[in-house]
Amino acid sequence: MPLFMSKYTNKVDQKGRVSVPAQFRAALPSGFQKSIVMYQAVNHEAIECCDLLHIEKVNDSLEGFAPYSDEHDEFSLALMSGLVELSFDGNGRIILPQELMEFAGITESATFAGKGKTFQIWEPEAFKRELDIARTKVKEKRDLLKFRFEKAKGENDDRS
Amino acid sequence: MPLFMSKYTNKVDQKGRVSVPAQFRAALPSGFQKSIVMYQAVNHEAIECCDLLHIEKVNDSLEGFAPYSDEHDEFSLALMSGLVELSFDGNGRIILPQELMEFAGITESATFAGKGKTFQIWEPEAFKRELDIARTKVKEKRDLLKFRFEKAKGENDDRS
DNA sequence: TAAAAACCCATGATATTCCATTTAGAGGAT
DNA sequence: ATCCTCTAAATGGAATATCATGGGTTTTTA
Repeated sequence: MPLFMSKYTNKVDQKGRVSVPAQFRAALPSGFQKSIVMYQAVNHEAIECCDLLHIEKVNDSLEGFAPYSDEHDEFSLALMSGLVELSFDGNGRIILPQELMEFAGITESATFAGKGKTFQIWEPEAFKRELDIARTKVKEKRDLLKFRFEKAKGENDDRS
Repeated sequence: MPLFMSKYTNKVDQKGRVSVPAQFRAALPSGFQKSIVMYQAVNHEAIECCDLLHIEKVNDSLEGFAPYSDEHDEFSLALMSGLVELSFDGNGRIILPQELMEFAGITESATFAGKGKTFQIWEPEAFKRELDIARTKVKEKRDLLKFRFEKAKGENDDRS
């Protein structure tokens, strides 16, 4: 299972083009390497990105609601209508939509930050600030992760 | 399960290349011997290293949080964006990222120190100092260690 | 028919690969 | 034990490939 990790800061040119880090493109599932999907992050002023396969899985999970229920309606509309699919040019670049650039405050450069199954695009200075905050919170809540990690380890024992 | 143990000091050349000790490469889990993952150690000015399988387990444990929760957001960003995956060249070397070299104060040589399931990379002199401190602390706390060891033995005996 | 998007190629910087040499360690023979 | 040999590991440098970036040209489409 390939994961998005590390962070990279690339330039945004006058046409709004940015290179998506080659490592991130390589981490896209096979058959889904032509494009990525992005939307406004829920908790921050950043762009959240993932692959199309991931979106299909999210959509599948909506099937848990009854087809014409209010929940199905609300979730599917809220989640799916905000998505933008962007395909790469021959050099692995995308053109950031104006609306999302403004939402994230991105102007001439952008930081790509790996989050595992997804990644985010940030205005570089805003990302530094957020990373500090996130690290502090993680130190405070470290025990919470330890518990989950031990649990996950047990569940995965049959893998090796 | 193979463990990382012992310590080795290797040279860092002008390109930032270092040989990862052959014993450490051999200790990587099968199917995960192409690369290692590293990040800033939490408690010291050193580089912490592990294999990709270990990271996948950590990421799996993050999936236990609700996808759009604050916890999932903070943990995945703080943990995953700080990782760097480095693959070996044909001779078992990696290129240390500038940022991590500076963080650990590494210039022309690096000490690889086994820690069991992970290992660390240190500036050699800094490692000697830390090792002295760690040994002193172990002397002070050796009763504690013995207690835990006896306890662990007892628990294992019950199972088998 | 402009503006935007897709496509194409050039370039410098960086990373990867390859090959040659040196060093170190294990084992064997004297 | 001392020396020798063989093999594997570590090191150094150069050739090669990849990536990010900039610019231009063609094709959509509104």
